[in-house]
Amino acid sequence: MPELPEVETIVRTCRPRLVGRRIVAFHSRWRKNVAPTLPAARRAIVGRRITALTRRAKFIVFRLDDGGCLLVHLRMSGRLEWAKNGLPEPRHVRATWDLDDGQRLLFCDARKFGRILYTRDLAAATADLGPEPLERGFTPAKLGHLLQQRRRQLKPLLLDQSVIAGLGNIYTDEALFLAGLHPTIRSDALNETNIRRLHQAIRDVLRLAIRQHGTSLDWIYPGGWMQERLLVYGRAGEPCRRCGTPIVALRIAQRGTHICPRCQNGVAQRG
DNA sequence: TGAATTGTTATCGT
DNA sequence: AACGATAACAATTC
Repeated sequence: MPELPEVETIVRTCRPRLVGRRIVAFHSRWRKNVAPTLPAARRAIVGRRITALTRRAKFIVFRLDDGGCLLVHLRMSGRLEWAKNGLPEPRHVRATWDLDDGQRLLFCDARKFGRILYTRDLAAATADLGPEPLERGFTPAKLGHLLQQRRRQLKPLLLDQSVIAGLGNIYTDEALFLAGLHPTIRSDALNETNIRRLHQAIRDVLRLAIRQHGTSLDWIYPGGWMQERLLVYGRAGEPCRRCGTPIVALRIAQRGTHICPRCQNGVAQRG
């Protein structure tokens, strides 16, 4: 559930408390989700200093002072929290990091789908991720190329992390609405105007969501207020904010999908 | 109780 | 063979 804006928010929030700190202990109560293995990861990171905290796609990247990297993927229900003195531990703690200043970082994950991965080679570990949609190199021409290379339905293609990195179900639905495009349009059917609009829509919705610190979703992700600004996601039956037509819920590629049937009427767009 | 939830990967079909 | 669609899976909440 945490997508690019939520992960970016977490990274920005945790960065000042993590960068410069040394890891003095690492434990996991769910060794299955630690790669390559829990003992190997512990050996590699304990004693190392964190030199930077960054994001790649939906991965949180701890850069360490010996060149190694620890990647954390939250998947559906993962969270990072700080242990608080005197308070009971939160539920579903799966892993913990103790730092040299006494802080303890917790990885909580009700559904245990999250992953922790140690690697010495960040480039190799992230080799099959597509471009970052907010980086300079992500131009309309680049997006057009990615779309026209394939003949897939638009929504599954946008969700594919090897095509574009960081979009999930919420922001894909929002971007398609903003661009006025139906999620099942074939990717190679878009004209230049469609592509330009989709490019703008993806960047606009991600930047807005980051400004809002992400979308708070029941017990999964707290803290953001983008849910107030969503135009289609989770609004089935409610009136489209643009035209008043009730938002419709569909199932596309096994994913809950939300559209305005009037505003997202296919390829032929005015302008 | 079972439906819903999502990113990734394995598998099936064209 | 390569690609795209689909199924399966992880495990929990409500």
